[in-house]
Amino acid sequence: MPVTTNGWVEELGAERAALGRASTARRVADVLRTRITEGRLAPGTRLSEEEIGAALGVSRNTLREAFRLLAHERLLVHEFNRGVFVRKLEADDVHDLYAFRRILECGALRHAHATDESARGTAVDAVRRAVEAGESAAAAGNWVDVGTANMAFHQAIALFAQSPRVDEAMRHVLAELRLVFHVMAAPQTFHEPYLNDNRRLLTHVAAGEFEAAAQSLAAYLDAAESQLVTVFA
Amino acid sequence: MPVTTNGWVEELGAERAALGRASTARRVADVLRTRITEGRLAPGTRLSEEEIGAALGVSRNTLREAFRLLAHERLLVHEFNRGVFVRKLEADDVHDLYAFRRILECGALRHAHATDESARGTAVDAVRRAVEAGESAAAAGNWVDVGTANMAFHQAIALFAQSPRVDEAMRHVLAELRLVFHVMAAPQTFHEPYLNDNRRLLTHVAAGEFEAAAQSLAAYLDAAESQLVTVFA
DNA sequence: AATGAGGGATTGTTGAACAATTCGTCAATA
DNA sequence: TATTGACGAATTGTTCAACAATCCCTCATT
Repeated sequence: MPVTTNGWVEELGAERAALGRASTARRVADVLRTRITEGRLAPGTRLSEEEIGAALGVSRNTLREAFRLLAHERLLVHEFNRGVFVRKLEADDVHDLYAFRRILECGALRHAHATDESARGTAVDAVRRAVEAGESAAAAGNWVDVGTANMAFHQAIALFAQSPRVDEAMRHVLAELRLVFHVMAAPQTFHEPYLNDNRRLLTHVAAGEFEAAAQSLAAYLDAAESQLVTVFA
Repeated sequence: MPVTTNGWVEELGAERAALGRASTARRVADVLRTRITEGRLAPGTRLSEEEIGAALGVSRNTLREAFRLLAHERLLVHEFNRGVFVRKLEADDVHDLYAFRRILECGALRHAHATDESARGTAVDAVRRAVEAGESAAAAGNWVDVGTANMAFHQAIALFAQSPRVDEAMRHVLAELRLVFHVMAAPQTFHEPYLNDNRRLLTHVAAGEFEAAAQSLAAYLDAAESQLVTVFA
């Protein structure tokens, strides 16, 4: 065995993704994604291939590839021979998104008793960090950060499932929900009333009371959903 | 109101998908998908753009688009500057797939008490049909049909969630799992021992005992997972 | 008001071309 | 012998230009 492998080489595997070059299509998708999730691209807007391709300096083919990526994340809808549009959510979509969230998040919490101790600890830590970040942002009146902290909170809840697929599904769901937040009347303060619920859930999961946490979260999501569907009334 | 709308026009909406033309990329993806899920394309195989494009008579660009579709379904993996390969599942993948299934299927069952009666009825019917199809296929010794009936069974379980997203996630998970079935020693009879479990679950959901069904299904999935990971030992 | 025929604009798809990268081969070196 | 480095073939990444197919708006007709 050569002397070069002293054990630290294996750790490099974790950094593989860092140096992974991104395709142009992926980078294009990134800039469009942030524009969409930040609400700077109104739902229903049609995205012209020629126009955007020229603006970003990429060919139509590459741009179409980026469109496919975002369509798969349901941030764009692709209508054959008509073009791609920024996703516009209906009341049914919100209902389904919350149904999915209930299954994912409550399922993660109910699985928590079976996750190994170290992973459970990191999940609890992530939840705690999100709660504290939300509270301090609210104290500073920074409502945008309150929103992102709330997103981080629910993403942290999903960690209890200890499943990459649950993680990804959760990420996609939250990105989709952003499309609704921006069409609300007062998106700035939407998340603020849930800070108390988040804190309460934190005490539950920190104490290992996962079933109670799951039931509390289910009611929580019901309330949020019914508050959200009023946008479409 | 014009006399042309006698009510039957609304029913046409259901057939919209039938006449929906499919892009060539989607059709190419379809033919590749069946080849993969039927096990006629060994995991790890590299799919050459030029070769396959010539064989199917489509340009490289459209073929690449089809590759992206299948990569999103995790049936192919796309390595930058290296090409696309038929997905090869590891033991971790199987573990995660079953973790995801536990959350989806048990979550669907636990939601069943809240689904409206008509949807619950159709779900129970779908479960029953799958169970009976599996049993008659086993009686005829047709193991391939036993496998598809088992897939249909779990897809029917997902119906209790009454959520399109759960449906789609379930469909993707089952398609992925087919990649494992084909590398097993005896894939023909893998599903046969679960016929009794399916029948028992049917009696549970038919009687409205959803919590019992969920717990039974969890144990069921645990057993299947541990049986499946032995393939990688 | 409903129908039908242009016509412009946009998407769907192709083919070719070039740049960038991977991978195998082989010689040079210690 | 094992390692290094350079070379070259093959493949992918990306662009460009072109054409077919389709949508959608306009306008004339009835």
